[in-house]
Amino acid sequence: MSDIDALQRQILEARRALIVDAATRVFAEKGFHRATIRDIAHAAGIADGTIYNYFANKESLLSAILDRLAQQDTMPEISPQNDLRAFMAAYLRQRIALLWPNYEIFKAVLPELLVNQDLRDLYHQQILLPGMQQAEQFFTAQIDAGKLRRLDVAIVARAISGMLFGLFLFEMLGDEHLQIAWEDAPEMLASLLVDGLKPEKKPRP
Amino acid sequence: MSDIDALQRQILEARRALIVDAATRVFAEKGFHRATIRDIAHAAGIADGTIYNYFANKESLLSAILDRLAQQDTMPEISPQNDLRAFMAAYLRQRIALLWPNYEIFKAVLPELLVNQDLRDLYHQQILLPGMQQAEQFFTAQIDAGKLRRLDVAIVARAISGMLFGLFLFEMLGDEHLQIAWEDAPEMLASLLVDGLKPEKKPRP
Amino acid sequence: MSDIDALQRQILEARRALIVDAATRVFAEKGFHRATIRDIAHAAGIADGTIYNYFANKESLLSAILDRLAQQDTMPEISPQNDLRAFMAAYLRQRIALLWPNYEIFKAVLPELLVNQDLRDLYHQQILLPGMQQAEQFFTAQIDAGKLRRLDVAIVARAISGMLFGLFLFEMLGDEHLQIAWEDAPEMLASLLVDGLKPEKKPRP
Amino acid sequence: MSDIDALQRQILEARRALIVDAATRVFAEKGFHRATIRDIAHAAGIADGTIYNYFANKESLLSAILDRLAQQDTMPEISPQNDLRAFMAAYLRQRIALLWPNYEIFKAVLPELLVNQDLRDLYHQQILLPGMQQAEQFFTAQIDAGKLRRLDVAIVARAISGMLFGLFLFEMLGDEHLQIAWEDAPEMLASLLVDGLKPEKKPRP
DNA sequence: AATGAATGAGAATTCATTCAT
DNA sequence: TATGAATGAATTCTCATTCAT
Repeated sequence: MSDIDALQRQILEARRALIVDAATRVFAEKGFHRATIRDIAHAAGIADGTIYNYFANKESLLSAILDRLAQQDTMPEISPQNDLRAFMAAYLRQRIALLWPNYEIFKAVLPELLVNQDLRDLYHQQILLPGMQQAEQFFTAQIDAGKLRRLDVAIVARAISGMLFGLFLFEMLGDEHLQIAWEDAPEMLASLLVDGLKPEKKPRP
Repeated sequence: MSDIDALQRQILEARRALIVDAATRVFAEKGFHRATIRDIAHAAGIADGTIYNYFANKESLLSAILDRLAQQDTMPEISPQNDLRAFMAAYLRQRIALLWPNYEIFKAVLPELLVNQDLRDLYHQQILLPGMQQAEQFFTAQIDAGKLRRLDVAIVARAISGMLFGLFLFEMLGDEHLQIAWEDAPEMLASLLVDGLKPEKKPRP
Repeated sequence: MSDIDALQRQILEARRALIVDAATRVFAEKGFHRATIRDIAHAAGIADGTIYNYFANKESLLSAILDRLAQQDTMPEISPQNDLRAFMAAYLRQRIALLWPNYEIFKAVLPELLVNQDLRDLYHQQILLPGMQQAEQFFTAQIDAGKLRRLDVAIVARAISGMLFGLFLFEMLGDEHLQIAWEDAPEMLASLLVDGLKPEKKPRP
Repeated sequence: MSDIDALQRQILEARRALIVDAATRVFAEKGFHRATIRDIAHAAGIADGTIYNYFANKESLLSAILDRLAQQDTMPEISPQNDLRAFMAAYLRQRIALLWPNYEIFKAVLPELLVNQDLRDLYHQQILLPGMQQAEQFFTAQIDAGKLRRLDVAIVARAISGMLFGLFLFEMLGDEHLQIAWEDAPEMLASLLVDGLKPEKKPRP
């Protein structure tokens, strides 16, 4: 009996995931408001009404998308390296690797986040804050290890994360320059972040 | 006669501006779709139908908001300074000064930008690209003057602009840390951008 | 003074006529409901509000058009002729000559006539009935003169008038056949009406 | 399974017909533009929105009404008769029998036909032209059989059809005379059409 | 649990009419 | 008297949600 229940539960879980997939795609394409329940049901290959067996309403589809994002967005381990620049590049590459596959999700969720307080709190508590705290701890450890300059880690964490997010936004908005250079971005940004903009000191003759 | 006409035109122009003001506020608060024409009319203190004497439809209200943004978003002159860090701080402070007062406008427009191709093209052509080109020229000049390291200016421009935009977005999303530290941000970010994250070399004894 | 008043009145009368002209054209083209007061004002080269100095509302524009029709639609004299067929052809030609120039007016007014009781009564009293009575008298006189067969004149009058009206309607509805043959129609119809459809008797050898 | 589907389809078909019925009635009474979707929904005993599950928009309700008309408007067979007058009376009676039950439909559709090009084309192609061609063939056959005088069948067909239509229109416009005599009309009109208006030759003594 | 037709509240938009200038 | 901007009632249509099957 419990086997059947478990199987049953898995099937339901799978269908739920199917709906969230479809919702993510449709929201990303049309935006939350222009996307209709019918659109999503079509995309999921089910009937309109079925969605309401899995979700209370249209809005809770967004929450489900956010939840899924929260599950994925955990800072990965980076093996410590001696070279700060290589290390930072690896860090950025991982952040990008995290952001990129969720491109659609962000596109789907961001607009509503700006407007919907409940959703915003959810995002803030479940994703933004944990991510930032992780990053802050990470940078603090680096500073303590003498590998980073002593700076306000809260701001630094947000500045770096924000830089990626901002670039990501330009991409979303259709800026062509980034579509090309994205692959090389981590190294360049690492170089920028580690060494700064100032010209290199020339060695004395 | 022409005096009266001119006066009349000014009155109409003022009312038009009034409507754009109201639309900006309401869009920022509720988002484009949740904001109704009635909301905007109420906020502007006029009748629903009056809006359609000034704008073809709800969407063209957004375009008008974007147009206004485009008029304001011109890079100001920065008096050249010897100290690179102070210079960059001034630069950032000006970018922020440009972004901040338009906080509501961005909040109103951004969500639709992500979803509406026409609007996105408009934004891209009228605001993003000009701004970036201005910044690129600026950085190129700095490099030529030997004040900046030789880096891909397109990426650098986008990275810095994106960093501000990303921080701005965190702010919008309700991150408390930034609400406090915003005033000191330019110096800190300038320091980060100019000197980089790497620890300062200790002078040899 | 009375000269000035008279002049003034003539100017007003002329402008009134101008508006009715415009309304006729616009109603004919777009139909009563799709035509807007603004359309008519544009067509008349005046401001929207001015129309209301001459007409109580949109509907009374239709009444004015009908009134004008009533003034024109009087049965002309037909010089009696010996040949019945030629006579009937002349009669039909005159009815057609009356209908054709008012093509636009009919097109403008007919749809509303079918739906608007007040307008229908107006039309019935001022145009249809007088015209029919005139025709009935006319046919009665012809019968008394032995020129027509003894038939129910009410029906005959309506049948003939209706035939023209029906052909006219086909024309309005875009039937191509009639657009060509209209010029020759009176003779043919006269022949049909006078001699009937039955084959001619062949004279005995 | 397919039984249930078929049943379901029949129910939907019936409801669709219900809506077309209601629309016909309401359009006939108020005219296309004054009739609101709400009116029609009320008349059909359903909710406003339900109409849009069956029809794309208000206009396509008209098309559906026209379609229905097109299905009904086929010329019936008339058993050949020796007496031309009786034959024509039978023909007219059948045309009338076709027109009368669709009185409401015509009243509903005619006004828009005059104004709406798309609808007019639809009517022209699906109803007017087929009907006329059928009539033309019919008359041509009669002529070939020596039963009719040699006349332009295109015009004759339109003249007779138009006569009925014109009389029909007078009826719609509220002419009382016809409301009474309609029953006897076929014989009288047949007599008029077959023998013409000219007085009968008196047999010589 | 799945379906999809029915529902009706709500939104954008139109436009006849009014009225201050 | 002419104007044309302002008005807001009315209309079409959409779509999230419900619920009988």
